[in-house]
Amino acid sequence: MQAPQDTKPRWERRKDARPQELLAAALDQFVERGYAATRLEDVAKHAGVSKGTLYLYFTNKEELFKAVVRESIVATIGQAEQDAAVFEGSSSELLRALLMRWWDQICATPIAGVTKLMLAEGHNFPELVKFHNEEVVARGSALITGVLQRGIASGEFRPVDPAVMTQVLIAPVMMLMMWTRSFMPACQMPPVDPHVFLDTFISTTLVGLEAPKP
Amino acid sequence: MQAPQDTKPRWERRKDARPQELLAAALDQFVERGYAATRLEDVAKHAGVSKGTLYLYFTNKEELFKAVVRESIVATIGQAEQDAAVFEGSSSELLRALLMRWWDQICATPIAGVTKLMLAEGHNFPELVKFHNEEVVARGSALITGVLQRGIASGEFRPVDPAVMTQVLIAPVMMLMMWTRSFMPACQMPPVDPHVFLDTFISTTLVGLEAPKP
Amino acid sequence: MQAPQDTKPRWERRKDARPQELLAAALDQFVERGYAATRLEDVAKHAGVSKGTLYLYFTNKEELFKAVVRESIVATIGQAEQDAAVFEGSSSELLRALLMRWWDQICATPIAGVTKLMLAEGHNFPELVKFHNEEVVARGSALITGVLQRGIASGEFRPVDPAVMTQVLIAPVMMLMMWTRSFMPACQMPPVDPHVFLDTFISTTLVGLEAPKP
Amino acid sequence: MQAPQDTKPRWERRKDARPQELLAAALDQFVERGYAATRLEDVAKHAGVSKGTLYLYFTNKEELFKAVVRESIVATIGQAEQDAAVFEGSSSELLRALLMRWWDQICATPIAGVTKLMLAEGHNFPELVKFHNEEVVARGSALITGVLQRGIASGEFRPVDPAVMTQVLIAPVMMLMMWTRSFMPACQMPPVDPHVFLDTFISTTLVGLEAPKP
DNA sequence: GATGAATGAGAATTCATTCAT
DNA sequence: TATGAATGAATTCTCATTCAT
Repeated sequence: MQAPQDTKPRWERRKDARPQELLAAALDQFVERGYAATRLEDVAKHAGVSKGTLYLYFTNKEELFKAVVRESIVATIGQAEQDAAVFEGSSSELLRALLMRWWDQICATPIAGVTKLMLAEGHNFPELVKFHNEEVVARGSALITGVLQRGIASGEFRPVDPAVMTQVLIAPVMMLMMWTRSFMPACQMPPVDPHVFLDTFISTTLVGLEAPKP
Repeated sequence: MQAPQDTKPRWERRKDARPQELLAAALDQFVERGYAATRLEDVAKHAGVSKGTLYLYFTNKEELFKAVVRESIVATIGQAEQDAAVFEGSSSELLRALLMRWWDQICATPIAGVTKLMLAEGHNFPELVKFHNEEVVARGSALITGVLQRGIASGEFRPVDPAVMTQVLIAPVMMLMMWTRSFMPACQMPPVDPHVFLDTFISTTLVGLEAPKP
Repeated sequence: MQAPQDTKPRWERRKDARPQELLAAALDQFVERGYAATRLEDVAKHAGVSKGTLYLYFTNKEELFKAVVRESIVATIGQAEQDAAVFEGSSSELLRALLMRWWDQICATPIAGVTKLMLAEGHNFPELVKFHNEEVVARGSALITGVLQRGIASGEFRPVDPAVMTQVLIAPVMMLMMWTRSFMPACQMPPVDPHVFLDTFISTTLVGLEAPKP
Repeated sequence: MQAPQDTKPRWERRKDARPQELLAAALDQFVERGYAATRLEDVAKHAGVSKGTLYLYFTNKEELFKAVVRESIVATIGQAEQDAAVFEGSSSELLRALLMRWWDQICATPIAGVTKLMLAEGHNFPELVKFHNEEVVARGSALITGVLQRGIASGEFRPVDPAVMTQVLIAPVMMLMMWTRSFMPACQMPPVDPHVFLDTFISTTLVGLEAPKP
């Protein structure tokens, strides 16, 4: 109806987009079934190509998996860092904004599935876990730790250990991602709305973090 | 013809004869490698028996997996309920005690791996997820929800939504289990001591839960 | 409809346009790796063309192989016959000249590899073996048998069976080709210089052939 | 009819013999089709077992191939050395006996096929070529060289270079093996009887070797 | 009960061949 | 003519499952 390039034959039209299509299909399958249980034939089918085509772009299953993880990670990281750099409100507000935005931007994004993959399959791909830790966990943690330090320095927060508190703040968000990817599709667990969960968690924690009024 | 226990479901029928070693070895392998990547030959080797022997006790790989999960779950859940029933201190103290004991009794044990299995493999075993939710998540949640309700009723806690707050309280402990099982062996992440993490998390949250002094 | 040369067999019809580079590259690969292990992509790469181009000149892998063999064979055999026809010296000298020239003209050339191919792969290509026997083995043998018959008739040689003695004379030269193509690249075997080998072999055999002095 | 152990089930009866049966079937197929063109399923079928059984005994195709070569070589070598050690006749007679016996014992034996394999596939298995050279070619050559040296020392033979003459003596026998394995099944080439060929070759060469009567 | 040799369905991978450009 | 992306049949290899002892 609309664009003339849609009349190009499938073969040509997709040439450039192929790798991305393959990676997207592969990510879906890996997240849904796990690494070992994912059949390359299914990945190919979901990408609308034949088995052999996968091997034109990726050496083998393991390399495809690594590419999926790396690609998803690289494509996402960086955004949050930019957001944090320009923020001007109080530390509490920044913390809330960061966690909320993290959720919104990551759950709408394949990287949420990558987190599940890393937790579920990490044992068999230590290099990937290392990469994921450095590129995602460490950078995300640094962001939050920085806000905590700023809030403590300004007297807005109690003098907690920023490193530990960073973990405490990250854990529920990650868990929410896992729940969303794992239990909810199967069993409606947890049955709460993600935003309600996050709001309750953040509000409670921020109260707990608040420096006592003298 | 013979014994009335023959009418029990298969996985339970053989319970008496079923060596715990098989289940322990299977749990180890499933947690370490994931369901699909676990080879029954390895399970047998780790249990010190032959491959064929596994089939004397379990119909097939899937039933073995289910037995592992069920067995671990059933063995754990009753204890916490008893503990909670007889506790007499404040709701805050009970909450702290419950979460700490949960950690100590589950993470000191290979059973914690079941949580990882459920999150990682749940998609392929919906019945197990359902079972796990009913026998573990629901009962554990009810315990915590009860304490919250008691604290709110007594004016010790703010009037939060007990169901949501229950999730908020559970998530960090589960995440800690995942981290311990997944990232730490590979990459020393998170580098904090579990008890410090839990103490920080619980203390902060309890302050946040505390009803404001009038 | 068009040209009478369309009635020629396919492998010959395209002879004019068929780049010798394709055949040369294919010969190299077939000799080095064997028929089955040779990948058409490698042949194409060595010839500096794309995979598809091969199919413009050869129906399929098997036809390419046959063309390689036929082309090499046809290019070689006529020369020796001409040489022999005009020779004027003694039978001994002719024999030595023929064998030496065979060696020099064939072993200095990749065409020698065809012999290896025939011995190694002949089982799977009986028509080719037949062709090779008729066009190379039979004609070459006839040449040598003729010289033997002439020498026996003139009293220069003992009255041996010319057919058998022909085989005896051919075998070491073929073996030398095989050694050169197979063992020497891998393992320096045999460590003797080809010309020394041939000279020793021919000299010894000619003494053995010599009619006893009365 | 005869032995009671024939009533044992196939499964048990063959347990010990399995590896040898597999190696024999594999040798047949490798010699007939070449390494790359041999399908393991065919090897299995010829051995009367299933595909999977091969992998109980050999890690993969390459290891099976290597085992075939090594086994055949080891099983054969040594016999000729014993024969030579006890021989007492003239050097000419010993030489004739060695070559004839070599032919008779090797052509009745799978090692003849191994020679073809080494010549045809050696390029892709350099370690095997090295092994074959050391265990078969070198030891066989040493045997013949020794006889030549003895004959030269005793004045029975002309003072030829023993190393080169050894190659000259070996080549026709190897070629005969190749012919027998490659061309004869397909095309009756060479059409001479092996013993006539050998006799003609040996007789002629021995005359050529003979020291001239003074 | 226990064993482990054997099986064969299933998954990964390769590569000759096609075909739209 | 020439290209090279795409295909899918064929092959290697794995591993859950069986079964004779």
